[in-house]
Amino acid sequence: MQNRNISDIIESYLKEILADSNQIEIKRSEIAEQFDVVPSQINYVIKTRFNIQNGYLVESKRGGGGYIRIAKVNLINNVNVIDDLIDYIGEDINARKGLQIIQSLYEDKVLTKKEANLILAAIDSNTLSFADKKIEDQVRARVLISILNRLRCKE
Amino acid sequence: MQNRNISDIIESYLKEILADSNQIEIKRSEIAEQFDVVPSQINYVIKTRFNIQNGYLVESKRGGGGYIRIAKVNLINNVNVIDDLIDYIGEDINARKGLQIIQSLYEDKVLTKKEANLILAAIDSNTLSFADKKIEDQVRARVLISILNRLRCKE
DNA sequence: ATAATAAAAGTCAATGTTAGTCAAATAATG
DNA sequence: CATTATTTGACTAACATTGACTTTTATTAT
Repeated sequence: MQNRNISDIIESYLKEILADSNQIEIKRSEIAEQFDVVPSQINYVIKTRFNIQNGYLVESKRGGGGYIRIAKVNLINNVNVIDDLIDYIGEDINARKGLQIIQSLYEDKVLTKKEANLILAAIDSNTLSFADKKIEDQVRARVLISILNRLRCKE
Repeated sequence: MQNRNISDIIESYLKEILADSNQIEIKRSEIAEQFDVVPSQINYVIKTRFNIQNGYLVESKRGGGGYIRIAKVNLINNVNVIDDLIDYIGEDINARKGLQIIQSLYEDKVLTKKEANLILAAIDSNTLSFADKKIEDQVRARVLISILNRLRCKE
């Protein structure tokens, strides 16, 4: 455990709390002050160590009474499938291939029929039509990847 | 959940009352005094938390015996509300308002938690970020409208 | 009835309080 | 040395609070 920089220390501090209560709410400025770092370093720690790949969901609110909430979520068993699909999608994907992905997730019972239909409504080519088809495919890729990442956590 | 701001507290106070009787009538000045805020803060709370996208209708009357009436509308047995929501969305909608819509659909059991989360992933501002924020809000509007229209048809 | 006054609620802009972004500087690693 | 990770801070965006001013409605006085 040598060689620990301040980001690592903040990370383990937060994870220690999360071990008890699987959700915490922090004030960015308080944590920053506690560890004597600039507030934006907290964002760095969260971005690099508390993302969905690691099984954490993060929400926040600005303004008076603002907070950052970090929740530990359980990941589904076959995370690899999700990773593979995200790799397959890459930077852009057309409507036909997008449909195939959702269809196969439905067949594998990862999605219900209604869930699949809602997603299809979102990534449909009428919905996402742009002047530039390249852009359309890029947006579809981002939407699909975001949805797939959400599918990592079981309810 | 600690250290919330006063607007959140007023919000939950009103929602608590609304849980019993699905309509309430308040005197702005009374509520303001009760929570020791300026009266216009009540307008702020209503504007940000009790809009149609949250599933609430608000009426009011000024002058002596004036009041603000807040009514909860149930989205599940009110197809017209879908139309209202689509009108409300219009050409573009920002992420916060989009989230409110999905949240109220979840609260009214039109969507399951998983369905709501998948949609939120799709319309999240990170997912739909463009160079031009105007475009982002337009795409979000198209996606949401497409999903709402899909919700019209019973499974 | 009409006008004046009082009693509500509405609007809006200024200010305050948070968190987010981004890129430059620095440190660590291979 | 090159690359990646961390640290820092200036700037931005979002949300909340406040108060002066406006509008609407009801009541009272003439």
